[in-house]
Parts: sequence; C-alpha cells; structure tokens
Amino acid sequence: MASLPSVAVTGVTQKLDLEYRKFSQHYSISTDKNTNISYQRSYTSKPSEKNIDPKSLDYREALSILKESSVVESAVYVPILQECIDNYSVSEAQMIHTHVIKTGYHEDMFLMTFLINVYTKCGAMDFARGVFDKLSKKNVVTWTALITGYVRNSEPELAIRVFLELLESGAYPTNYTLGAVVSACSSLYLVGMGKQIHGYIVKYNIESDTSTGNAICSLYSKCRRFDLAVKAFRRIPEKNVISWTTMISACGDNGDAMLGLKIFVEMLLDGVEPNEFTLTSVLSLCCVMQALEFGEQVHSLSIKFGCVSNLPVKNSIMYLYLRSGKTDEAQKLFSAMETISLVTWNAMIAGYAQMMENEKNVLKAQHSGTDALNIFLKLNRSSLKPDLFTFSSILTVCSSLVAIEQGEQIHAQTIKTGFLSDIVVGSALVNMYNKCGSIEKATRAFVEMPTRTLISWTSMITGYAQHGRSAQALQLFEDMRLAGERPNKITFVGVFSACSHAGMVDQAMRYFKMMKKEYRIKPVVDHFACLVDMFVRLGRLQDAFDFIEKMEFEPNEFIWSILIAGCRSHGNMDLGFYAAERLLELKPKDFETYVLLLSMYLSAGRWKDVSKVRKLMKDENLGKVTDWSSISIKDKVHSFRPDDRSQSHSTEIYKLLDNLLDKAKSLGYASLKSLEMADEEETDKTFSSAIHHSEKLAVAFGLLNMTSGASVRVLKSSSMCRDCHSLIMYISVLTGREIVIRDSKRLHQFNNGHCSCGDFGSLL
DNA sequence: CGCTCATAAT
Repeated sequence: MASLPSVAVTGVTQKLDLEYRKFSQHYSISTDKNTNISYQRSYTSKPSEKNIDPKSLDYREALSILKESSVVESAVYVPILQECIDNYSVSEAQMIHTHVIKTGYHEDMFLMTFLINVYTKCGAMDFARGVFDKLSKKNVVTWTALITGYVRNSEPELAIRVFLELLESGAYPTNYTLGAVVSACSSLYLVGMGKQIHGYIVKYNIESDTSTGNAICSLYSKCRRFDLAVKAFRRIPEKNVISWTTMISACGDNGDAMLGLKIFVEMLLDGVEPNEFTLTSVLSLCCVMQALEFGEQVHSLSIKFGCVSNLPVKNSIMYLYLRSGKTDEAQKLFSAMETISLVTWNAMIAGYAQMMENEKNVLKAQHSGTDALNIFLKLNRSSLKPDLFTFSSILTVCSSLVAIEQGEQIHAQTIKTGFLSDIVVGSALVNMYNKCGSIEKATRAFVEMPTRTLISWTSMITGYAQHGRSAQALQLFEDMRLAGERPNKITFVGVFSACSHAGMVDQAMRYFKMMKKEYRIKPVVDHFACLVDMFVRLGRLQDAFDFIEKMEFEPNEFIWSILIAGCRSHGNMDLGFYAAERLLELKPKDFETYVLLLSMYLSAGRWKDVSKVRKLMKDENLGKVTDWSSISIKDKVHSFRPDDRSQSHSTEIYKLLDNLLDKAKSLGYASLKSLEMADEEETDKTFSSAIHHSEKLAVAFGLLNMTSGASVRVLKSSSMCRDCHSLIMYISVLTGREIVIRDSKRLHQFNNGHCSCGDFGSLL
C-alpha cells in the first residue's frame, strides 16, 4: 500500500490554513439539501436561443435535437450524458464529447465538469483526466469531480495528489472536496492525515454539514478508532439515514454489535426511516448477537419499509435464519428467490460452514459440512463463479471434514481462477492441508504464498507442532520474527505445543518470558495447558503439579485432565486421585473428562468414586458419548458408529479387521481393553463395551476403497483410546500406509509404526 | 449549479 510521505501530510495542513482566509471570505457551506437544481441559469447559451430546461427534456428528444442541428444549447447534452452514465457507455460519452468540442462548448464549466463526472462514473479515469487537463479554467467543482472520480475508481493516492494540486492552484476546498478526501484517507487508512483534515473541518465549522460528518465517522471506523467514530457521529447536528447507517455498521465492524442495535432503536425513536442499507447492517448485527427474535422484528420492518425485495436485505435475512439454526426457513427463502447473486451462494455456504464450526453434535456438524459442499457443487454448475469468500469458506469446510481430495480439487480451481494469490485463500489452503494431516502439502502452499500473514505463519507453526515436527515449528517461529511479523497469543500456543512435544523445557521457559516481556502478551489458559502437557510428557508430574499451583489462573477441566492422564500412564496414582478430587469440584462439562475419571477409578477398583462420578454425570445431564468417525473419499463422506454394520461393505470391513488383528497380535499387539471393559453401565456403554470403535471401521473402509498406497485420513469425534491407537500403529506397519486420524484433541499421523502425537499424553 | 457519505458472505 502506498502511503504519502509525512512531509506531504503536514504540507496539507499548512496549505489548508493558508488557504482558509480566502476560503472563508468566498464560501459559505450550505447544508440545505433540498435546493432544487436549476440548470437554466448556469448554461452558456447563444443570445438568439431560447433557454431549454433539460429536466423537461428526455433522452430521445435531446438526441433528435442533437441530430437535427449542429448548433444547440449545452443543456441538450445533459439527458444524453445521463444516459451514458446509466448505460456505463464510454464510447457514447466520447461521441458526445467530440460533438461538444465541435459546437464550441469545451469551455463551458458546467458541461465539462459533468463530462468529467460521466467519464469517472463509467470507469474511464484517463478520459476524465484528459478533459480536466485541457480546461483552461478550473473551479473547485471541477477539481472535486476529478478527486471524487479517483476515489470512486479505487485510486485514493491519486485523489490525494490531485487534492494537493488543488491547494497549490489556489482553489478553495468545499465540504464536497473535503468529504471526498476524507474518504480517500479512509481507504488508505491514513488516520493521521484524516485527523488533520478533520481538525480543519472542525475549526471552520464545516463539521455541521451532515455528509462531511458522515465521511469522518466512516473514516474513524475504518481506521479502527471507534471512540472517535462515535464522537464524530454524536456531533452531527442533523443526522440523516446515512449517518445512522454509517454508525450502525461501524459498531459491527468494531465488535460492538449490541451498541449497534441500541443505536438502531434510537434511530427509530428519532423518527428516521431505515432503508435497505440500514436494514442489512442491522440484520448482520443480529447474526453476531444471535438475536433471532430481534432479527425477526427487523424482518417485519423490512416488509413495512418496502425493502424486503432488495437482494442484500434478502440475503441477510436468509443468512440470519441459517445462522440461527432455522435451516428450513433459510432454505425456503433461498429457493423462493428468483434472482440470486454470488453473495447469496456465499452466504449459504458460509452459513453451513459456521453451523458446522459451532455445532457440538459431531453428526450434525458433519451434515452441515456436506450441505455446504453440495451447495458449492451447485454453485459450480451455475453461471456464477466462486470468489475468495467462497473459496475460503469451502476450504474451511474441507479442513473440518478432513476432505483432502475435495480440498485438492478446490486448490486446483483457485489456481485456474487466480484466487490462489489471495492471502485469505492461501491461509485457508495451508490450514486445510494441516488439518488434513498433510504437512508436506501445507508447507508447499505456505511457501507459494506471495506474502505471509500473521495467520499463515501461525497456522504453519501450529501445523508443524501438531505433526510432531518441533524443530521446524521453532525454526519457522524464528523466521517469522526475522521477517518482522509480530506473533500473537495463538502463535505462542503453537510454539509451546512444539516445545511440549519435544520436551524442550528450557526453550519453552525462554519463549514464555519472551512472550510476556518482549511482546507484552498475557498468558492464557491454553499456554499453561501446553506447558503442563510438556512436564507430563517428560514424566515430571510433580513439576507439572507445581506449575499448575503457581500459575496465575484457576486450573480448568482440561489442565487437570492432562495431569490425570499423565498420572495414569506414569503410575503416580496418589497425585492422580488428588487431581481428580480437584477436578470434580469444578463439575466438568466435557463427557470425555468423565470417561477419563471413570476409567481411572475403575482400573483402581475404587467403586465408591465410580458411583460418585456417575452421580455427577447424571446431575450435569450430559448427553451420550458420541463416537463417530468419518472418511471422505472422492465427493462422498462416509460415517461410522462403533460396531457399525450399516455399510454395504461391512462384511469385508470386518473380515479385513479380523485379518489385521491376527497379524498384529503375531507382531506383539496386545489388547488393552481388559480393565476398561469391565464396566457395563449404560452411560458409557457405547464407549467402552464396543468391540470396534468407529475409527477402526473407517480406516478399514479406507483401506478397501482407496487407491493402493494412498494415505487414509479419518476424522473422529472423540479422543482415540490407547487400544485403538496401538492397533492403528500396527496397521500402519502391516499395510505400509500412512494413516491420519484427527480426533477431538489432537492429530495422529501414523507412519510405519510411529505416531506424530508422540504416543503419550492424554490418551484415554 | 455540477462534485460526497452507508449494505450482505472469509
């Protein structure tokens, strides 16, 4: 992004002050928006001619006048030029332009300004500039038209440059000019320069102009100076619908949706009628707030104010229903829409993607994911083409479903359509490959990104850490620092997780200090979880416990679980029982926490504690454990429950599993099920009494149905148990295949008898 | 006079 040198910025203010004396003498700012525009007086006309009011002249009439006579009043051009704007027709504008020159009106200030405006509105800035440069005399409106043109055509730097030229020329900026320049500052995030212009505007009382006030409010909002945006808004004496809408959407952009809704109510009480812009903004706030009932009221208002047929409004209403779980309602609206845009498709895809992310029930989440994929396929069959929003949403879906084949297809599509170079799409790709357990492809996608962002660095560091490649994770972190990118707290979660994996205590502590001192990032509970995990993996349980005791957080359910799992696998049961007591005080919410506690107490034969845990489970009213696994092959997602026999291939699946089990036993695999299986109570029956947990079935299905040698990638809803973990390691040896299982807690990449998770930690 | 300010999906 180009930014102006600070010299230029200070230059502006000096210049502005200098110009003010002249300015204040010659201009008064009119806030009267209802003045009827009269063209007659301002047109140059030949003395012999009668003045024509262009407003009473339509396009056809004007055109016929133009054809019949070579000598016309300049007003005749107006409806024709208006038509050029409406048709976005540069060529027609050029024809009129030539005509204007022939008839000698090329010095008519109004007409030429209008022509500049026509060209800018048709996207032909070169022509607009050409007209401007040829003018022997220019006034501030001419200048402003050009500046506005650059702003409109996404050339804010040029807009500001022309503004500086304007000051140089001795012309006086008006509220119109300043509004356009403020808007140019907004798109360049030049809050400093914007502030200086604001100061000027305040000083000379142009601020009371509604439009200027709106522009300033918008500037501060875009530059993330929300407090200043609110102040600017409050200072607008006569707020119009744009003022309110600007402020409401500013609330959304700056993360205060509630305030936005309050301001909307204030607006209604003020008697200002919302329009389609307002309603779309408000509906998006309702999404953020998950305020369905309020949203339904807004839906009614949309009908009342006649905006319900407006496409953005419809899209927003549909998205709101989708995000609120009213999928039927959303689908109904979707299929009832006679015209839809790409945003409609994207809203549907993003809606299902979001539902998938938020859905605790893994089966439902999976359904949402496949719904999103199906909509994406439909979009591809339609006449519209996916864009960066589509790609980033759908790649998230692929990553959540561990659908690498679909992801690769979409990767190819981003290359073809040129969206690969987009940083959001690039990060989404890196994330997708990481979540699918393909560190090689993630690395390639990362390296091929034209520029890296905080998100992509972090995603890649975390990816290395999750794949057990600690050294590479830390190397990348150092590269990131060298590149001058500032890590955030999530980056450090990746760093600590890498240290934890490799048992690098000293490194971890050094980075922990660095995070606090150098980057002023407050540790969060996830950081402590990684560090506790690190001590546990090393078997340093007492250190882990001491660390928990002295950290500046109340240990949560997750942290205690890590310690307890460690105590189990390292045989320090006293500490385990103590930690379990403390954990129970927290009344855990996660089903898997209870499974861990139960299996610990069961294996120790502590029946009293078993029933205590059971009672708490009933009190907390937890749902059933959901052991689900899925595998995505081609464009289909196949799901499995424990001991599932619903698949048509199930006979083959079980045959293969039995075969593999026998071979594994001969290599030394021993079932770890004996103790856990002793429990037959209903609550955890699905978990413990199953002969085959779901991931085994999914893996077997993959082995049977994928091209030989291809990696098998499975998504599992809960954590893997130690038994399955052990068996899959043998299967990876026996089949010579890479097997990736992403469970609810971590990624397991099995290769030739090894797993990237390090084979220990909080396995149940 | 002519020239401005605001919207939905990652």
